[in-house]
Amino acid sequence: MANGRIREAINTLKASGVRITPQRHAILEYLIVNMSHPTADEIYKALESKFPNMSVATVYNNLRVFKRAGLVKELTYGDSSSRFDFATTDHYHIICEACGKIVDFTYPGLDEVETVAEHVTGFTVKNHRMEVYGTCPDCKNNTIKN
Amino acid sequence: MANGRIREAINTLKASGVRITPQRHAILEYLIVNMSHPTADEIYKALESKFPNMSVATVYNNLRVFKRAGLVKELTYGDSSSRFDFATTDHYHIICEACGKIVDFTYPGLDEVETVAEHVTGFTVKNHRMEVYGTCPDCKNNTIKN
DNA sequence: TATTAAATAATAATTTTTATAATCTGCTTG
DNA sequence: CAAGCAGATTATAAAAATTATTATTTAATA
Repeated sequence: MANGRIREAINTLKASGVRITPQRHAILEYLIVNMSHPTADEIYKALESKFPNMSVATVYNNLRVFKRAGLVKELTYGDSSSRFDFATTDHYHIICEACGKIVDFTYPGLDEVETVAEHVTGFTVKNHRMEVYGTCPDCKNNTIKN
Repeated sequence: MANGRIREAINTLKASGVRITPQRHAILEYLIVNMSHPTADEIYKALESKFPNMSVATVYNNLRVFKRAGLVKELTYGDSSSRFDFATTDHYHIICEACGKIVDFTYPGLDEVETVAEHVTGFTVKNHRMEVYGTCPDCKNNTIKN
């Protein structure tokens, strides 16, 4: 359940000397409970009622903190704004080019790519990112679409 | 050599009814000759001398045109601005998290990922994107770095 | 509970990208 | 090879996202 995840995440933060503020708790909770891939602004809007005077900068700052702690991944596409994904289990994303929908899927063992890349380039590899693009079932039906 | 590539790209554009303007020619040439991953602004600055009154909007517009024609791919990272890569042969990118350097490397056959994703999600897949993150040899040496 | 370093809020500023409208030009047709 | 038109470019302006700044507040520690 979500509570465990939240507690776990908070411990990770505490361990690296990050203070737990109500705002941080709320942002983490939002990410974990909703299991979505929100933009910073979506998070801000969602928490506006609980924190009437929270600042957008706070959302950005904390997402950056979470990202540095490895709790959150930033997803950037060609469009306007970044999206943020709570880094639970390893999974990849498939994105509909028509409507922008993001669906998670799992795929095992792309670690070999990292190994190969290390050998070929001399880099020390930390992680990788992979996304698949296409058209979702809904948009395939709605043929009357751009 | 680069000339062939440019001519080829221009034919692709003509075939899909896109006009060849001097600006478009120059942007294509820049992408192909430099084999880099420039931002729109870098392209703009590089061509400023040849086209003293070119507009940044032109660069953006044309990159979008090229992208739609499949000649160019947009690379977006967490940082500020998109980068654009002339789509030659299939290759992936490894990015240094310390200095931002982008190095190309080839890796065969990730088509299976697309197939799996199609089956699992019901999407129709068009293509995929994959990047590896780490530290480049230069930055590994310069330990005195953020 | 007092202290202090870190976090927040409230702007402001920057930066990237897109929209608009007037002017210009590549390309096709006659 | 000249004319005409659809599409392209310029020059702004506007929008949108993100970062910087600074005064105020607060979480965690002793």
